[in-house]
Amino acid sequence: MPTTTLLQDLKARALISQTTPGLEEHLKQPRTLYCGFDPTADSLHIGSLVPLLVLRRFQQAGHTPIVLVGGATGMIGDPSFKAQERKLNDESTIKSWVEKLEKQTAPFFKGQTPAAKMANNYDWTHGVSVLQFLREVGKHFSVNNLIAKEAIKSRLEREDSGISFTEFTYPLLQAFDFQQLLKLHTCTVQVGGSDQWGNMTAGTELIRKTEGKEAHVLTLPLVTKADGTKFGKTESGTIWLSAEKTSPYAFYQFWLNTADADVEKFLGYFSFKSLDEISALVATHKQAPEKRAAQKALAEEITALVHGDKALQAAQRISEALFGGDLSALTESDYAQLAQDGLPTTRGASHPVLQALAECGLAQSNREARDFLKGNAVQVNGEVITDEKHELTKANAKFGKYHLIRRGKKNFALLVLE
RNA sequence: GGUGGGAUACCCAAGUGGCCAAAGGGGACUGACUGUAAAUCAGUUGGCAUUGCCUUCGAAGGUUCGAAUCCUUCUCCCACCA
Repeated sequence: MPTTTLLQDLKARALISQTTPGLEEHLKQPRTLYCGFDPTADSLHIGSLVPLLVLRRFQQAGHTPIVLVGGATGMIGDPSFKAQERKLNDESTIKSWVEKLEKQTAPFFKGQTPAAKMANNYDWTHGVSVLQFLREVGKHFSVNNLIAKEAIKSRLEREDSGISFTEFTYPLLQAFDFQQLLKLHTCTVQVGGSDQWGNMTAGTELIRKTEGKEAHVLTLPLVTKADGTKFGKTESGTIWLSAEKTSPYAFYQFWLNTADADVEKFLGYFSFKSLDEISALVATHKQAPEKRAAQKALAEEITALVHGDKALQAAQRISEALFGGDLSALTESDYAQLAQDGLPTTRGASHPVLQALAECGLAQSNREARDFLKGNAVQVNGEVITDEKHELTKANAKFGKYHLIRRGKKNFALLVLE
């Protein structure tokens, strides 16, 4: 780090929500830090990208990151700011999710120094007996204190829900993790979302009481959008990091569609470009917002980071073809490439549009397909189609086999006739 | 274990015998306008079929010409008491 410190940089990127006092001083030496990710699905989504990238920023600044996967905490469920108690997932499911998350997070830190470590809190919790846990960990927590925590307050005050003892225990488990990581890896810093503050400081307190050592936490802001809608969701659902769940093309499109009002903030959060580069980019963008230079740069960098250069190029090729202008300019090999690049593709026989829409997943039912047709929402190979009986045949296909179907402004599917 | 409250479509929430495929709001989708924006306006939002039909109001039975609505049993959730 040249003139600015890591913390100053993070601050300028608005990546700091809260820290424990003295963190800056503490980070003058290389430290080990961790962030936990609970297996609540078979993939992380882009909400987890912020902490993941912050770990990497620390790594670049010479600190050692530990990626903790919550094989144990995932079995309990974090109650923090949740309106309702959650259903428990079964053990084998959680186990398989843990493995997937480990595989998914590893590449973010590969080939860099200092080398990152992986951990699973199941390793040090599954052998601990209840009695042992209650005596060694539980004893250090005051219930009076716990129920005062903001994160669980809502659950205690609500009329229509409560909180089980299981979830109530969650902060203790997370505190235990921090303490164990300190013992095992001399980990002294924890990073997490701002909703984790209570859980994280539970750890620093436990460490102070049991080890007599200093430990620090840093919380990151919740990613919000200017229009107030939830970050990370689109019409087609959550944006996942897994290419199987969200195609690189959809992923690229997600970032490309970032609102003007958000793009500067998101560049700060997600991009590894320097702050100077970012402000230059934003200046260019403001000159000609319709070109969306900032969104393009953001989409490009993040897609490459998560899915790799090849996937990025494929996503760009599709985007260029679909939104670049004249669809009729596409060559036969362009169509073949679209299918290969990951545009949702269906193979089948000739159909009337109505069925084709349903088959390609552009409509959920014939009923809906009919509505779309009636509303001028459907285009096939660039032509608006309103007749539900319109046949998609080899004769009217592009190059004898391709039908590019579009529903609404940006939903595309390719039908390949066989 | 006891007492009381609750379960309605994606979510919140009305409806307490027919006029209910089910109000209202949110969300979402589509169209117009645009920059693959934002804001705004309009429309759609159980399924199948060109009139009409079929399945849905936690589950299963029952009463009735007719039930989301009444009865019985069951499941789950919540609060309070023990």
